[in-house]
Amino acid sequence: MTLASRLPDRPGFRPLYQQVRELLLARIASGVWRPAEALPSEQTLASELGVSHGTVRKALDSLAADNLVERRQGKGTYVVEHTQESAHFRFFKIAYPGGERAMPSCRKATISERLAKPGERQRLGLDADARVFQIKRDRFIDGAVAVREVIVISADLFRGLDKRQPLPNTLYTLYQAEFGVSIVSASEQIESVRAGRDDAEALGIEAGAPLLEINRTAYDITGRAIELRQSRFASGKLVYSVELR
Amino acid sequence: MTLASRLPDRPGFRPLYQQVRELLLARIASGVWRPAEALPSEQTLASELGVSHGTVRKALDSLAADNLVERRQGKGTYVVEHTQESAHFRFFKIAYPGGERAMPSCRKATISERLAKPGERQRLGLDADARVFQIKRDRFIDGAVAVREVIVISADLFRGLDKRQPLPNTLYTLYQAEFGVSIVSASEQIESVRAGRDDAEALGIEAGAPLLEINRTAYDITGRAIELRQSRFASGKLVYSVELR
DNA sequence: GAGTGGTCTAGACCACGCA
DNA sequence: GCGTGGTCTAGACCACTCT
Repeated sequence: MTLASRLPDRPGFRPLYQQVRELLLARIASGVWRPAEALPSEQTLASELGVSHGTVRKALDSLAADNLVERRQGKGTYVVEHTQESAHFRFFKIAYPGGERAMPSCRKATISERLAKPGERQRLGLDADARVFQIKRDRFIDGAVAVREVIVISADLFRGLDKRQPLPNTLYTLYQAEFGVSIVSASEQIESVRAGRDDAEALGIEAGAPLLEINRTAYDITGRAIELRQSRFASGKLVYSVELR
Repeated sequence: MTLASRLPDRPGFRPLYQQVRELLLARIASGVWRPAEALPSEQTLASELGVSHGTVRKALDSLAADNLVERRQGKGTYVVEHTQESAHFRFFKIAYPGGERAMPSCRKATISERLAKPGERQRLGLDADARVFQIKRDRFIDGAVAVREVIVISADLFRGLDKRQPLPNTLYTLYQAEFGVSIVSASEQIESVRAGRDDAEALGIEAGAPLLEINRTAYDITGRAIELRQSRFASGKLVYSVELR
């Protein structure tokens, strides 16, 4: 088997269940099991890897805690799949002041391809002459533009995406289904800015009004930065809502 | 023992380890073990409760995952204590644009007592004639006012707090040490507002400039709302920074 | 009924902190 | 060296899902 001896040989000792976790994670990341597919049963994995039921279980529990697999009693353990709802619930923190999550629709998006700017190259870990797709779109709530987004992704990683109009409401389902890229975490920085002429006109507010601006970096299963996204919206009807634990 | 039979008797079956968890949680909440104190060892708890080592362990792991206890290998399991650093790291999401967490100091605070407003009563679950303390304070970074806070708490729950000047930088250590109230989670809603005359003057910016306004509700170990806190700061030097998983 | 994940047990041994 | 939490095992039985 590919696991280190179960006899702890310090230094460099790592628990067996962590080794199992990483082995399974690598298989998921490399596409051995695709999103929505079932992994082998705990018993099968245990005997294949030569470890006990409990050890495999602990590894799978840890992957489930990180939202990488999903367990269904009586059925099996599945690689997580991004649905419209799950991606929205996990990463979209814009809500009505009462607390209810907003659910915007999306009509038109414009995609352009260009050289990556230095800051984008740095944040996305791209080469000097790398190209990116830039997606601009307005998202609607109750028939009016509510959120304006600018999204930047590697053109190399998402080759052909610019020919796939119309785009789905939640891009992460597309990234996963068509390009094998699963977004599993993100970092957001929020600031307060004045609306420019363009934003003000699109959002139906006066120029100079305060806007919330969210700058997100989204990461895949391996921790690689995949997407930069800037979202802007007017406070009042909507707020950014988050739980701290 | 106080636990339900370990023989599952559906309906109403609840796993043993959850029952153990709730029993331990109730003891912590009622002060049987105080913050920073050690719980009995896993082995002791197991024999006292008449369950196995593994079951107690699963209950303690779950409490540790919720930041209610802290495990230290070789030493024991401790009720979490809010230190300046831990409370700050968990609940203070204001950072420099680079990502480094800001660490403001606090000079003067003013405390007043008054009747709770209807919205406050509702959010804090208070009676009709309940009174609250309102704390206003400015927090400093690099010698200048950076964040303005208005905090509202039940005067009944924190009786005598108004006579305890000066207040510590992180109030949650005071709530816990002097009033037995442990803040374990919070909900924040962020919006973008224009600076009023007063805020503009205090923050050294022009009136009407965009500010980030954070409205927090903080909860204790039993899920009861304890504190309302509004924080305002100017974007530019500082951002609100959060990780999504 | 067969197969899956979920719970629970009992016991062995390891890593860590401290006296 | 002792007591603590951390890992790992083997096996039993329960709960859920599908056929």
